[in-house]
Amino acid sequence: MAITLKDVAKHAGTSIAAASATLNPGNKSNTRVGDIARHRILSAASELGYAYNPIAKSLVTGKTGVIGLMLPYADAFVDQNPFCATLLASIVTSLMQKHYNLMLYTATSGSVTESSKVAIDSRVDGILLVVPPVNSDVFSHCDKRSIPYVSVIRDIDENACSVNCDDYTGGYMATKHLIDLGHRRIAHFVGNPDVSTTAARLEGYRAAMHDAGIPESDHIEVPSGFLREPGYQSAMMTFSGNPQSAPTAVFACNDLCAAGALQALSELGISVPDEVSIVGFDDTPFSASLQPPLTTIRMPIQEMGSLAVELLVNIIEDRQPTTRQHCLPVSLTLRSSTSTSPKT
Amino acid sequence: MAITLKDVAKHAGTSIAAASATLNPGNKSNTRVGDIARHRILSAASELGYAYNPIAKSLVTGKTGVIGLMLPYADAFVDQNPFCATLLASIVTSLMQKHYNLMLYTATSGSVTESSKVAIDSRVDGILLVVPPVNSDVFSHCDKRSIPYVSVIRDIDENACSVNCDDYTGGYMATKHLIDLGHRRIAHFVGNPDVSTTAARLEGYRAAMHDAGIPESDHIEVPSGFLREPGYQSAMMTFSGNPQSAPTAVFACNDLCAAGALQALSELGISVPDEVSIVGFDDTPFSASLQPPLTTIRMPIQEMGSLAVELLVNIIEDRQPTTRQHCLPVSLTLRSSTSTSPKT
DNA sequence: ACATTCTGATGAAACGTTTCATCAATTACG
DNA sequence: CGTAATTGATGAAACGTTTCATCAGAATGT
Repeated sequence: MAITLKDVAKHAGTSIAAASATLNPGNKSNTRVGDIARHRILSAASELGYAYNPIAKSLVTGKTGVIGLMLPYADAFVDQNPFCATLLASIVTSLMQKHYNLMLYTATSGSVTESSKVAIDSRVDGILLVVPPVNSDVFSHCDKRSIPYVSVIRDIDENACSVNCDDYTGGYMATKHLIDLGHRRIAHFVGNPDVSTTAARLEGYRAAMHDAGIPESDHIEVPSGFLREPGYQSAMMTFSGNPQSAPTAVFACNDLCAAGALQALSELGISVPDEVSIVGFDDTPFSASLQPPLTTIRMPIQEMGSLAVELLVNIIEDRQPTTRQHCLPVSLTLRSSTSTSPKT
Repeated sequence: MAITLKDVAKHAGTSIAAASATLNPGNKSNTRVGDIARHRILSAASELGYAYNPIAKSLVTGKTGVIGLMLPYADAFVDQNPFCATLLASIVTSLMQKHYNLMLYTATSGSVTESSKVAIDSRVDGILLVVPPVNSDVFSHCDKRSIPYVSVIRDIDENACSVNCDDYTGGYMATKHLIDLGHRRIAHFVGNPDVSTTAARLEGYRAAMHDAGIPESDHIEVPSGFLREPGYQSAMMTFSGNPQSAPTAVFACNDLCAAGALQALSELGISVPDEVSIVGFDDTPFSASLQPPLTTIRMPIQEMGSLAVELLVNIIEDRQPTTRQHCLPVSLTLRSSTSTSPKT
């Protein structure tokens, strides 16, 4: 049915090897082909409508030109967290520039490890693991198959490559910003406990509070989560009580959580930023659409995506990166959800 | 290096064919293998750490178990439009249930056709085209390679499979809703002209206006777009003039556009919904986070994704679908961005 | 003029599966 | 009991590339 190299070679009156060397990208063979032959092959190919078969190539070279991207939780993470879309866009764009294709894997809650193995077994050249709540099983599986991986937003062991942002400093900056505005009763809506990010941002919060001389007893750490709903719930819990003792500011674990909080406050008739200031974390495109536009810590999502791709491709192509653990800087994006404390 | 079927067979003292039939999923051969042999093969495989090679299988079967998803515009569409994330999540989830993998392709503006060909040439079993501003070139390319495709949110010709939602009725419902609230001066922020969706929603708007007896001269059609920025611009243009003649309601081409409009109105000090009502279109998770939460037309994005997958997989597996053109119903989601016209 | 290198070219062996055709031995059937 | 069907099993031919080893002849160097 399909036209193969053999057909082209026969039609051009040359050998298959010559046709292969002429038509196919990146041939490493020592096969040389002269001008006359080249032209005959080229025209034979276009005449017959030759379609190159990457599968066959992969079989012999052992490379697929595909990298796998493991995103957890299609339901919640991909669907609802704009951070994910931004990262994905950055990754797919970077990959295409480097002429790699992207295979996307997701797991619905629970089966992350299982799904990862599916990904690994489908013969990708490398794997990008994003915020993976995977156990070390997955990594040893990768190692066994000798598939290189880079993890994004998660520390693995010393040997693994990873790309993170400076969550600790981000948490510190967010909290410090609120302190500088005169706030003292500052709540932190803490993210999901299974992600390393959560601990780092929390540590930043604690350090900033500590450095400002606010005693630990006045820290307000509210268990929350990275989605809108937990942010809403936490805000409802925190602000529906006595307004005298309620915090005057919130550092939410991310923008989505902040969005939920924003809505809760609006429903409670509490004005942001006049009565309560809010800082988020992520700075995805939608954060500017919130009312009021959200002051937040900007994660360099684009850069993280392209750096992760860069690292992974380097490893795949046997250029070992000099730095294996990367931590990109964050910055404060000032918008309208924070202002000076009403008590000062 | 890697352990192959041959190794396993030798170690188990059986034939390769037996090992293949035992270890590999969906074998269609008539090769039978008895219990004793099966056990020996199984234990040999786990002992040696056999890793199945899908590439080799693909080469002989001609199937890859991969479908390609073509999303235009990684920069704007994927990054910023939550609709895209929701659809993607739905598609990837549905595909995994059907044991297909997802290869993701995007094009940065302009090279959509080129990127599509890359997708087609990488031997996927089928292609999902989402909102593709592609020319018919792409489809004939698919046909030439006899790769089935389903297009989402775009009408192709009669023969092609497509999944759309009822944009016309959505546009009608949105406008009718505003009319029912007593509005007469209703603007429509029109989407990008290159998408068929745009025309359908616009027609719905016109029909509803017409049915309400509002003369064409009073229609207010503002060229806008599907992103936040054009929504913002259009609102600024529309509402910065004389408030007497300004519309009292807006039907935005989608939620992102509505979000931009919302922000513009907030900056202009115009209250929503007290002074101006706004209806969006899409109803992605983030639409409820807006202030005020957005009244919008709900697209059944999840269902569209899973239906598209269902159709494509059916075609791939030679079960021709009975209905080829699908148009899913939309509905009105009432939130807080609309209220009765201030003039009534 | 002879040895060496270079150029153009080719055949064939991989790559790791699936699956067809074949076969012996066993079981079922009338 | 003879024939037919079933079971368990195997060897080998694909699938469409890449690439190694080889070779003839031309160009180059001494």
